[in-house]
Amino acid sequence: MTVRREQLLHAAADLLTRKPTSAMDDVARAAGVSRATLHRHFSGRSALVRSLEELGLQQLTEALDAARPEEGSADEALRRLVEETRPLAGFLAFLVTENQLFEPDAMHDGWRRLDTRIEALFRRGQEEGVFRLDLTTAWLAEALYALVSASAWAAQDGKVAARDAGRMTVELLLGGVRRADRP
Amino acid sequence: MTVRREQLLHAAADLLTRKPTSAMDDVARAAGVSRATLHRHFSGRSALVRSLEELGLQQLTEALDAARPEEGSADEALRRLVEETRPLAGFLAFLVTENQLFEPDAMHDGWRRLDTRIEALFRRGQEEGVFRLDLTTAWLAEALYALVSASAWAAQDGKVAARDAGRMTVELLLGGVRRADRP
DNA sequence: CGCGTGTGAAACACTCATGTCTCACACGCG
DNA sequence: CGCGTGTGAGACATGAGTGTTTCACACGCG
Repeated sequence: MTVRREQLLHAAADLLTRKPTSAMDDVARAAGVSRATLHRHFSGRSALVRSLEELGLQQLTEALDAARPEEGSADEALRRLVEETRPLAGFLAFLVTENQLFEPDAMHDGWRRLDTRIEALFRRGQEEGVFRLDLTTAWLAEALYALVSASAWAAQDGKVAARDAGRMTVELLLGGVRRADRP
Repeated sequence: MTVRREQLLHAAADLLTRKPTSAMDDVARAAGVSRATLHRHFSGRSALVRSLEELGLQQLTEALDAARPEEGSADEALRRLVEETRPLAGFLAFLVTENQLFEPDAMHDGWRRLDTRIEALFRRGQEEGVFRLDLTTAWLAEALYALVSASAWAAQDGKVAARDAGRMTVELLLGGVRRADRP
């Protein structure tokens, strides 16, 4: 019974999303394999995490593709982006935290590419006069990551209903907390 | 030369804010004491982290007091809150991450009290018709933590100028990314 | 059937952070 | 001066997580 590498990756992502401090032993058990088999596919924890980063980047890139950030109004494009990113929110939170804890300098090129595309969406919104000009696109991209991650944690803690998390995220991001209809 | 406990705490906070994975050895060296001395004041790493949590909660509570959340418009109160919280942003990010990684269930009462007061500010804004009603106060509090933390990281990574971080945070939180002057 | 591949279980050594202890030294103070 | 307190340096034991290896077994396939 050949265990596929991708199966292991997804199981690891699931577990580490819920419990980021899990040991390799726990990861193996969660994937339904022995530690030896896990180690045959990933030479160590760092290798596993790096592969998870690849997986996350790939999934995020697909989500970004699916959101078609160049189409329609920037408003709607951002809505679609959050919507597509939502299923990955917990996993994204894990990756962001992991990235924050280690390698403060070396950043994977994939993140840079992703940032570039996301910032392009915000810049388009600014150039089309839909988005504010006094917030840098770099900050907006960071804020997007932060809010999506926070929504995943809030949902996991029961502070926000899971089905509201996406709306809460995108509404805050788009319109802020101030009522638009009152000056 | 009696080393004061508070000195150690502040040194530990400084270091762990920059490098959350630092070992007790590093903390001791950063504080200018030996590991033995550090251990005489804090019986272990968990004790140190718990004390740091206390310190952080105390500082945040002071920041909240200084912001006078009941005074003036909710807008301005939120501005003051972010302003007062800004110096603690990095430390707050550390505490939030630490809390997220461990003890998924047991939450310190201090956080609950803090949450309550912050949510009260948002609720006041809602009742006064200044803030939107379709975002729960629990979510807004989470978003506040997330954005303040994100601003600290972004500043540390050089993605946002340090002197802009506060404004970026509060502007996004208050007004979102959409231009208010265009429908 | 016999073979090779992939796996599980277990044992093992290694690393690292941690917790603990000892001892010598410096300093303040009576 | 002599004493006590607090400290630094270092040695040591411990435990957890990890990396590695061995061996037996189950399965698919020729």
